[in-house]
Amino acid sequence: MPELPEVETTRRGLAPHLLAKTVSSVTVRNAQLRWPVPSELDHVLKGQALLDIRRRGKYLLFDFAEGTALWHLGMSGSLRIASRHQAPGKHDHIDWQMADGTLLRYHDPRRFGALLWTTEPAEQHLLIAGLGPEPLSDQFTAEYLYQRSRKRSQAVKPWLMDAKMVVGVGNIYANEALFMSGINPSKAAGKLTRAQATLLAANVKQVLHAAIERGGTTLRDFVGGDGKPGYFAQELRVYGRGGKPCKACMQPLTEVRLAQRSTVYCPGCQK
DNA sequence: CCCAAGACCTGGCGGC
DNA sequence: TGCCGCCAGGTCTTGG
Repeated sequence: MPELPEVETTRRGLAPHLLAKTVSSVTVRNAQLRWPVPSELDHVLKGQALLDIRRRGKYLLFDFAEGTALWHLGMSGSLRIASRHQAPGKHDHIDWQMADGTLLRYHDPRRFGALLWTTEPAEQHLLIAGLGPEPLSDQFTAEYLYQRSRKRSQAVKPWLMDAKMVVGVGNIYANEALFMSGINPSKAAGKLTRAQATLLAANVKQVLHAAIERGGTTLRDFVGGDGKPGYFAQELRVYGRGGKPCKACMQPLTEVRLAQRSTVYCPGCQK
């Protein structure tokens, strides 16, 4: 479900409801996510105040005095503030009950998400330490993208989606950024010209920024932490539009599979 | 080291 | 209406 804009939208939606509040109980109805949810979580979090909610790539980091809960939403996960009186649904696997009555509820039909606990600094956790730079930070520059792409024979689209290169760019925004840059998704990353690398870095930033401003992309049932859908779907130029006319040249968009992911591009506009 | 494919899991959709 | 195959916002793991 979520790429960086949807995770960031979730973070911003949840923060005002949860910051500085104390956890009174954690209920895990189904611990079988990508990795088992630690059984000690209720014991560990009970009575602790939530100090901050940060994001690193597509991970949400819930900081407490004694450690950090790492939460990844996988493909179909969502976090929202729910009513205490609302009975949990079939795929509502986890609740955090806060002492003031606020309820945080995790919903994830496919269970590719993860909730883990670490007492080391989150940046040092195995899943976080090897991540590439944040795309919206000053670390992610045209020069960085260009240098990293040298000698890479991999198609630029799956390369762009590799979190070791840059975090947060998933299938939707990879398709969009490549269209905006006029780059064919199958082109070898190492064959990017300097000018193309410059365009691509700028467009990755632009599309992610614009999507965050719209509250993310709602395709099926994504809602941010405040329960509102995202409005970026209406601005997608290629994702989900295979066979439909290119918005720039009216030629039909081509759909192919690259690294087992649906890839849509305009053969006229993207070289 | 690099890259492609497989794996995890449920539900919705189109086609017959 | 029912069944079947395919597809879906991610990413760790395996194998060539």
